[in-house]
Amino acid sequence: MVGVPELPEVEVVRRGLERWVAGRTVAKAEMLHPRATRRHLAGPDDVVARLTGRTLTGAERRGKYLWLPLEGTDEALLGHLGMSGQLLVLPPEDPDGPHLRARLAFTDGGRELRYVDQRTFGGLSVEPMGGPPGGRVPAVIAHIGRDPLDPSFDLAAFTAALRRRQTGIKRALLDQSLISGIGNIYADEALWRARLHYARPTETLTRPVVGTLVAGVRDVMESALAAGGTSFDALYVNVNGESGYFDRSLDVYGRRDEPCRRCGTPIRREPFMSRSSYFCPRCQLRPRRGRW
DNA sequence: ACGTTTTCCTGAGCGC
DNA sequence: TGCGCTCAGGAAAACG
Repeated sequence: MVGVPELPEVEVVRRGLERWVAGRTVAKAEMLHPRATRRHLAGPDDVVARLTGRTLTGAERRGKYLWLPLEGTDEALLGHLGMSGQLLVLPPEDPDGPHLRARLAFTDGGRELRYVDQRTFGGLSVEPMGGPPGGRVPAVIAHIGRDPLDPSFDLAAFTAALRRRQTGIKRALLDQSLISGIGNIYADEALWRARLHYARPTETLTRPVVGTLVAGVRDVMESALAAGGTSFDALYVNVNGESGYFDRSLDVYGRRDEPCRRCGTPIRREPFMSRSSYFCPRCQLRPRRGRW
């Protein structure tokens, strides 16, 4: 299975971009696949025009979105890795691999930034900045909620919004406007930790339970970051979303029929939202009408 | 208006 | 060997 870039991997990519790309000036930009710039409505040529000659001032992230502000403008190069995207920092003489979707060369003649994406669910665009002071993000992602690693994540506000929803907890965890950066894997892991069934109605969740749930997400993400992030150094020049350094130690995801690490009951897999949900049928009791 | 379903994409794995 | 089918899922458009 291809390693889907999860939030910890995206954070490592952000750090790599900050280290290897920030402060450099674009000499030449190439957008090589129309799907990779489909979110930029003015088209790939406009992306090239807005990038050429611009200096990238930093690397920021919200959830799984990354952006590089463009000096002297109120715009940023926005990227999302989707399912299979990679940002690679490579010497110009390195051969183009398959699935190369975009390339930025810099005026210093050093390593290029390449966007590689087999399935092209991800992509790049140049976007105007927006949002409130202290929460400036590209305007098109203003609806994306803070992620669990964001110091400004507001647990009380998240809890209130969650309890107003009329849906199941896993749907809510995957809704990027409520809380961002949680994909199918970490949703299942966090629910297992909190002993919650994926279909548990959000309105039945108490504040302490939501607190435990969010703490669980944060723990899983931080331990992944601690394991993968430490391997990132000067030798690890590939700013790479599918990093093999992330040996995620998963408790439920992908463990169908294997024993629950708490109670030994075989883990169950069920279809959910055209995906899979993995859970322990004993630790994570299915909600019932009238009394969950 | 809001919750749910569909859609985009390609390679791996599998049965025949 | 090779064909056709299923599966993997982030996020938003489309739908009801």
